[in-house]
Amino acid sequence: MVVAMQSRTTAGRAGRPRSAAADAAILAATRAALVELGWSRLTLGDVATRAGVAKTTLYRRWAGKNELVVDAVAELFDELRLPDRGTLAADIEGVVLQFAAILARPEARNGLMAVLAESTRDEALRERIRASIVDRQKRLVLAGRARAQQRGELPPETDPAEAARTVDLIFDVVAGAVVHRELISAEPVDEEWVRSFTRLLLVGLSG
Amino acid sequence: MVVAMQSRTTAGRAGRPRSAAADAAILAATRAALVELGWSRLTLGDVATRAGVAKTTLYRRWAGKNELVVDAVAELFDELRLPDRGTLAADIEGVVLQFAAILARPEARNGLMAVLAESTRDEALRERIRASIVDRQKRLVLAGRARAQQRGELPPETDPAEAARTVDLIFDVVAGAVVHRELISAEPVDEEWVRSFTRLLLVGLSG
Amino acid sequence: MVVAMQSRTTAGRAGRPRSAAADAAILAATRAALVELGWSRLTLGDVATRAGVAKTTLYRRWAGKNELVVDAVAELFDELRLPDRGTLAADIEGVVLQFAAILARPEARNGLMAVLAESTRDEALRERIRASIVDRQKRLVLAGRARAQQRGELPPETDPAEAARTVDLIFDVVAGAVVHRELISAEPVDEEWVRSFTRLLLVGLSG
Amino acid sequence: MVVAMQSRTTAGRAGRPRSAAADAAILAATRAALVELGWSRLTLGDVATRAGVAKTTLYRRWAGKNELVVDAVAELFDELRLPDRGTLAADIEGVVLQFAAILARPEARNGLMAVLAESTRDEALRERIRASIVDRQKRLVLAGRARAQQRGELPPETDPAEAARTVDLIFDVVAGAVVHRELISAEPVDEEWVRSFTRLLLVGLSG
DNA sequence: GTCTAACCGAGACGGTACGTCTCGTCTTGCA
DNA sequence: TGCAAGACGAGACGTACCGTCTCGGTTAGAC
Repeated sequence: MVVAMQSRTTAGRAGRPRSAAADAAILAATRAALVELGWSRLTLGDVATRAGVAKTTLYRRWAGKNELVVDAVAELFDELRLPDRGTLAADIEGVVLQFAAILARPEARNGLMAVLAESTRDEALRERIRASIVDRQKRLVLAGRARAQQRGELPPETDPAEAARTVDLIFDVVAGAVVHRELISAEPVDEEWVRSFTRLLLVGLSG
Repeated sequence: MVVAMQSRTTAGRAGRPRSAAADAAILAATRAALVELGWSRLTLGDVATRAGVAKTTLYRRWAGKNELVVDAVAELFDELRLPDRGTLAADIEGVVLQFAAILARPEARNGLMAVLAESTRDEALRERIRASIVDRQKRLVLAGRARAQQRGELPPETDPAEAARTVDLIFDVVAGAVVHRELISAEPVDEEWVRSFTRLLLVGLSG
Repeated sequence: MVVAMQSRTTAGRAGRPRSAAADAAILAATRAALVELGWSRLTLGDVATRAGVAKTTLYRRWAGKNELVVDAVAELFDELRLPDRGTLAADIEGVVLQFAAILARPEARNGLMAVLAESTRDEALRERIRASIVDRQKRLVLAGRARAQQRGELPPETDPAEAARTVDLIFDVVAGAVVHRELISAEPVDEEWVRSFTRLLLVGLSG
Repeated sequence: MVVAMQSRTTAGRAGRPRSAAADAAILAATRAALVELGWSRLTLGDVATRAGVAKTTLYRRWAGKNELVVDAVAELFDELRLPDRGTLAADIEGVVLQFAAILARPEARNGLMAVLAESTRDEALRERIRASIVDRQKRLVLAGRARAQQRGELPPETDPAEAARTVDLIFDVVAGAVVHRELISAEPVDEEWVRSFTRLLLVGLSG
């Protein structure tokens, strides 16, 4: 994703013909640096160089390393889709496998875990992460439940507050278990494990 | 505690022996610095100063910041005990609440998350974390199951391989969910949540 | 003065130019530190602090302590002037006394002797010293001879190679004797000694 | 050789006596390290290792690097002998060439220049150098004059004070010129140069 | 033939300075 | 006027030696 030096020809004037391209180049360079170096070795000067951009330009747009990495990682998780595989269990298995696949990419695991770690001391950063990454994916839980209700696999909810609590619980259990399995236990999130986990989850929820 | 760099057991004869007090002072200083500064602002020079120790002494015993923080944090999790509250559900609730209480301490959350983030690029570090922190706590799952079997709440396992897989699954689900709830969702792990979660887990396992 | 690391003449276009004031401040701070601390206790960090400059700025311009001290000391010897006292003997006495006066300054003696000592193992450093300090002062011998020839005190040279060898011999004898007297024997280079030495030199050369 | 720290005469009664072999090994190791590393890179720990001795042993006998190097170098100059070549001029040429030969050895030039440089800030060190190295060689000037007087080349001195001043002057001129030629100008002290220099000296002294 | 004091090696200790690296800011000159 | 280039003050990095201080283990002379 090399950008740098061509937009000059088309744009006649001074101003900011590069500005739009620079954003994409910087985020791509950030992900590339995460892959090669990890978070702690990643430097903003290096990202600027990779992006063909001056450090000044980078600091004009992001307050620091954390904010930059959050934006660079957030784009990755928007790829998640809820497949229609016919049953709730199959839908869950599909989305869990997708999630695991993204977490298997070094730019995702390095970047995500690092900013989560930083966020334990930085409330604003935690909010940014929740807004940009975490809460945005609760759409998948909601969509899955709606589809299961249409299929008649789940009854319509009666108590909205209880339903919201259940969404949160599911989200913590699913995301937490996959992250723990993959990043901490460092065991594969393969089809067998996903089947066991999904059975536990669905049986547990039916109780 | 996990021994710092190499054992040098009692056999290391010649020369002045390493100060045992220094180890404890350094680990305590590390935890204090984690509370005040977090992981990324923590510097080894500062830790050494707090511990009343020379920087060289610190580097003689730990290879770097990550290894030091792992040892400093590992001690915290050894406080976990499996209470005997009469039923399996109550036992689980008790240990989950203890786990959440440790994770609520800044030195634990900052330190643990940071080294987990670093470990995504450092296989040796991940092994160190597993050996010092994670796997060491599987003892709680094993003890809980044994006690429940004594009480007759759970049947004795028949297939050992299947039993081991179940232990791992439980561990990923429990630790993952609590960590996600507390550190990522930033919602309280209170008695109500713990009750909901424990019900989900036990019902799920009974399926 | 000798340019620090590389010319970077005016052609070095892009980027913020190096501060000219910093160079002067650093060299002055170096001399001050030589006076207070001597060469072996002088640290580049301390020089940077005295100069109100970051250590990096200093390392950007000089490769190390030796090169810095050479430049700092070289400026001192450019103060030497050949006075016109009417006779060759008086001219020599005048310039020897000036030379001795400079060597009496701690920043000159400390700095000069130390870099000379270092230069015994570092050919590049020796060349730098010769170019910056030693050979540059041979101008005094040449000027003195020319003036004496104008006055008729010395005949015009006939063999240029022989004349060059004589310049070198004079230079080694004068500079060597003064340095040895002042820095090694630690005896004063006063008017009486200078008169004795000049007589020896001039009589010796007439032979 | 000069005794290391203080005499500890023979009166030091009880306890194990110091190893005499260690002294010799340390001084030899010091010279070897001077050859390989020069003064500034020479470390006492390395000298101790080379000598097969503990650092403690070394510090028990010398106060520091400077004192150690002075002793190590002093031994080298005691090799100087005044040859009897028949005439004063030939005697001087012989001893100057010997002196130049010693100064050509790296351990001598490195060590000597470095401690001289250090001595510009350390009066005690300068005295130690004068006592151990410099003044000890004035014996050569005295012996040369005595022999020349015996031969009738020089008249017996009449004024003892004047004679002493002349010895000092000669010593400064000879040692200074040779050191400057060899170590600063970095030109060879060969027979031709020595002849020119000796003529200058003897003619100058006859005036 | 023990004592016993001073020696010895090894190596850890609290320090200091090293030279490098990255930070985030601040000039410059070019277009 | 916006941007690349890059110098700037600041400060942590991990390493190398410093000179001191335990350690356990030899010596050799005095008793």
